[in-house]
Amino acid sequence: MLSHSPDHRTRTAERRRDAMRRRLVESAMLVFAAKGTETVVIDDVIMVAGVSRGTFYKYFPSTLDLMVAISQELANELMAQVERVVAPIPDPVERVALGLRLFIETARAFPLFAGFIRATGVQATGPAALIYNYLPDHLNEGIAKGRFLDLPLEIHLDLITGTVLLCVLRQLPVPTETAHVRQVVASMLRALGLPAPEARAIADLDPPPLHLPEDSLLVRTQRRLEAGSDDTCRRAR
Amino acid sequence: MLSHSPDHRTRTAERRRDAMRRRLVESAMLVFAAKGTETVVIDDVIMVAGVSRGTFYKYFPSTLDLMVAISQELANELMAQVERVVAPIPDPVERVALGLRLFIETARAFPLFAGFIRATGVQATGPAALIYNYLPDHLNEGIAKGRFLDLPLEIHLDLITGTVLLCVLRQLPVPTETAHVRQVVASMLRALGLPAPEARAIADLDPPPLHLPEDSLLVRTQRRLEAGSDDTCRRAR
Amino acid sequence: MLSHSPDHRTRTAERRRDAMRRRLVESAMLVFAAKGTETVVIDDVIMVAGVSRGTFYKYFPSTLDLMVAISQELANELMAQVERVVAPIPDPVERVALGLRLFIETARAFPLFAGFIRATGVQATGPAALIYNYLPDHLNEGIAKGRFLDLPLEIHLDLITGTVLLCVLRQLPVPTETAHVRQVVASMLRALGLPAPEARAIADLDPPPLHLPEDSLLVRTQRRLEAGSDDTCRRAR
Amino acid sequence: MLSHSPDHRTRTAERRRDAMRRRLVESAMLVFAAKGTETVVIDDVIMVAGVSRGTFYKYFPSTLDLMVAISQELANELMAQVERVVAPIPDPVERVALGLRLFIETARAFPLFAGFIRATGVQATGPAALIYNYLPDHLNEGIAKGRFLDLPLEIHLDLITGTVLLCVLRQLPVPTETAHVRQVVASMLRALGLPAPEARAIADLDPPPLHLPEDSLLVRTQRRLEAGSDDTCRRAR
DNA sequence: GATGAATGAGGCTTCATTCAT
DNA sequence: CATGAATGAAGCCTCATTCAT
Repeated sequence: MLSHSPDHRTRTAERRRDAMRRRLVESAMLVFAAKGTETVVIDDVIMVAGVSRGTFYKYFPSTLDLMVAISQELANELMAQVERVVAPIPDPVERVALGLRLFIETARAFPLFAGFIRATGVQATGPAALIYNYLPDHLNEGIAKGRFLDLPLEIHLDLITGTVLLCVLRQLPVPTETAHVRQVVASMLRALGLPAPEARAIADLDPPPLHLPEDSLLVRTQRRLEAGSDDTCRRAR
Repeated sequence: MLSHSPDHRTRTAERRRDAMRRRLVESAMLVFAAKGTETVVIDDVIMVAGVSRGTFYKYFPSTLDLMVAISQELANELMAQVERVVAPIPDPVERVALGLRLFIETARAFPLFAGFIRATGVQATGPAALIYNYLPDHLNEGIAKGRFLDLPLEIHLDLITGTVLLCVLRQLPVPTETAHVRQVVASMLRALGLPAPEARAIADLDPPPLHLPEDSLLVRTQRRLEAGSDDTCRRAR
Repeated sequence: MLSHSPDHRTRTAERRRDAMRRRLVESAMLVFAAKGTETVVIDDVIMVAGVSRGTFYKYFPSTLDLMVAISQELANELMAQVERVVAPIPDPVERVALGLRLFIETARAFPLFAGFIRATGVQATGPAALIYNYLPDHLNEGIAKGRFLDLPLEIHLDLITGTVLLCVLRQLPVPTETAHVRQVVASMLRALGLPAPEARAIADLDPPPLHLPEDSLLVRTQRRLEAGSDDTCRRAR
Repeated sequence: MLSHSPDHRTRTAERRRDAMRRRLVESAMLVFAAKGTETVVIDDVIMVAGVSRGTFYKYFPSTLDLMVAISQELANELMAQVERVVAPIPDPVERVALGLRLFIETARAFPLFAGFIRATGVQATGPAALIYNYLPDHLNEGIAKGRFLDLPLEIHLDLITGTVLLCVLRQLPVPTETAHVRQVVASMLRALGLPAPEARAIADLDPPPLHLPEDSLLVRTQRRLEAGSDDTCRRAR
């Protein structure tokens, strides 16, 4: 039997497509880390990825699509992470607090992530939008249980989003202390309506250590960043 | 006496220079508000201002410089406004609350301002930086008097800056209700450590109506915006 | 075998790159000859070459680099030509005389060459510099054999370079008679120290006819000049 | 009698016009000296001259006219100088030799002059053209008297012009020895047909020291150059 | 008459995207 | 299929010249 089954062929091709897609997304992250969002993009990305221009366009119709792809990938990884931790927790307040902690912890552990947030800002497409998708249910539950003040959700959401954003930016160029993060989260909980002592107590509950899968975008990219910072930065200005 | 005194000539020339400078700043403001800071291009500004390329460079080396000029002008106008109102108030908490209200009210009354903030983001050069300059004294006084929680200032500042930022963005494309602003301010006061009822009461104190001088950048520009929105937006993407 | 070998592909690509490079060099030559070096502008070159702005920058960072490329190419062609003729000649005086004759003859036969020299002037990068590279050995030998006056080389070189330069300019807009060239060369030989009759005799030795290869820059460009002088000169001032 | 006579008024005005014209021409020379011909012109000239743009255009319709004005002024000064020296000399050969010596000596004494020649090249408008105007009569006389070879004048002229040009360029950035100049002139005389010993003897005749009037362009400019090289070069690049 | 602000054509350079090989 | 040469629109900046005051 000389030829593989068409099915197998298809599957192989698909796997290769995925690998290349990842490679491009990673490379874009690396470029982001090396330079500000402004300045060159495509040239750097394909150079870091080691592929041709044509190949790039095979995978992404435009640079914007690449940005979107990164955002989604990051959002997915983060959601998985957060859900894993908070799902079993009965108290909606703790769920909110731990979710925010995890978001900020990710930015602390992965400057790459913080940099991307900074570059993206508060866009509907960026990972910051995650907050608007993830929190409402928990907030509503907290409100229903009388733990949070019964205000329009957007009040709570804007405060949280804005605060988290600033807190993430604070992680650059060097991360803050854990104490700082706890205090910020406590502040948000007070804003949501919790009494100061309770806010403090819950904000001090540490989430389990981050555990992103080995093949997650952030982990892979961080690794490449540490490994060959030479190659990456060579052309990067 | 047939000829003008050199002094008079000089003064006339100076006045014209100033007029052109203002024209450019106004135009840039219009453009910045309509598009993102990053994407603004000299062509946009000179088209809106109706001047030549060369003229632009006589006054500003780059669009970035224009941006800085606008920021400073806006910051000055805003500070004058705020100081006028809060200076006589003895309670630091009220001073903080009213200051934030005025900031947000300005964004509500002048979509141009909100647009500019959106375009600028949380840059050290943008008017958002105002918060970092203006608040510390009042916050410290509030902390000293036991009204605010005694946390590192940056905790309070990040929360306020982030929240105000988001609240300003909410004013686009259409402003929110006053009630919304009051609630947001109340949330911030709670985060700062005030008990919910007090936070609410102080957040409900309305500031006197905005009163910007007729020749302020915001008033002039808003007027131009209403007048010839055609010209302005033609090229603006 | 359906697909070309990568080797073949590579070679094809390389050949195309070379072709484009040549096209640009030729076009620049046409433009340089038509206008002054100083005034040539990328637009002229790409218009004559019929390529895009971007393409130009792929190959040369500036028009100056093109100029250098042309100079080197011309210098190479000329050297090959001259060496072929003078190498077997035992008498250094004859070698000098014939070399100069060939240089000038080239300018006579190729107005393009004369134009380029005019445009270049006496730059270290221009083909006129050839004289400073090529002559010293022969002059020294002539001096050693007592045929030329024993003066500092630069005296001889400046005189020859200046004179040849002017003589080349004389070839524009229409070439001079051969007799003129012979007389100029004789003058130079007298300046070098030869007695008038001997100078005359040696200056009258005709070099063999020019023979540049078909694919030399001068031949190719001259051909293009004759073919489409319309296109070339359209924008040229 | 309150008003001056119209005649006096006119004369005063004329004198002022002349003064300004000179000021501009000097300034242009200074700028030439400070930078290469390329790069800015008008801005530098008016800055060095301390006048306004408008004033400049009152005096010279374009920059080209300024160049021409400088050339003519220099040519006039040089001619006056040379004529003063050679007029009384009976021997045409000596007249030629001394004239060339004076030309070159001027370039040695005034780097400004050499720089201008370099910038101008062999243009019909430049001072190098002087050679073509001044020499023919003397050469013809020399030929008639059997001192120079009876060749077409252009042969002699091209050789001399080219050689002098190169010799002038040699004076930059630092002047050569007098001996060098003598040898070059001797070479030219040999080329013209003089026997080597006689060429040498005549080339060694030193001209009287240069004596340009105090108010000549070169003297004034050189003085200003030495005086305030700071002001001149401040903006120069 | 002098001034210098305004002009705008003319050059330069970059980079996302296309497409023949 | 992958490639990378070619494209050209979109920015940027300069500077000779004009002209209202």
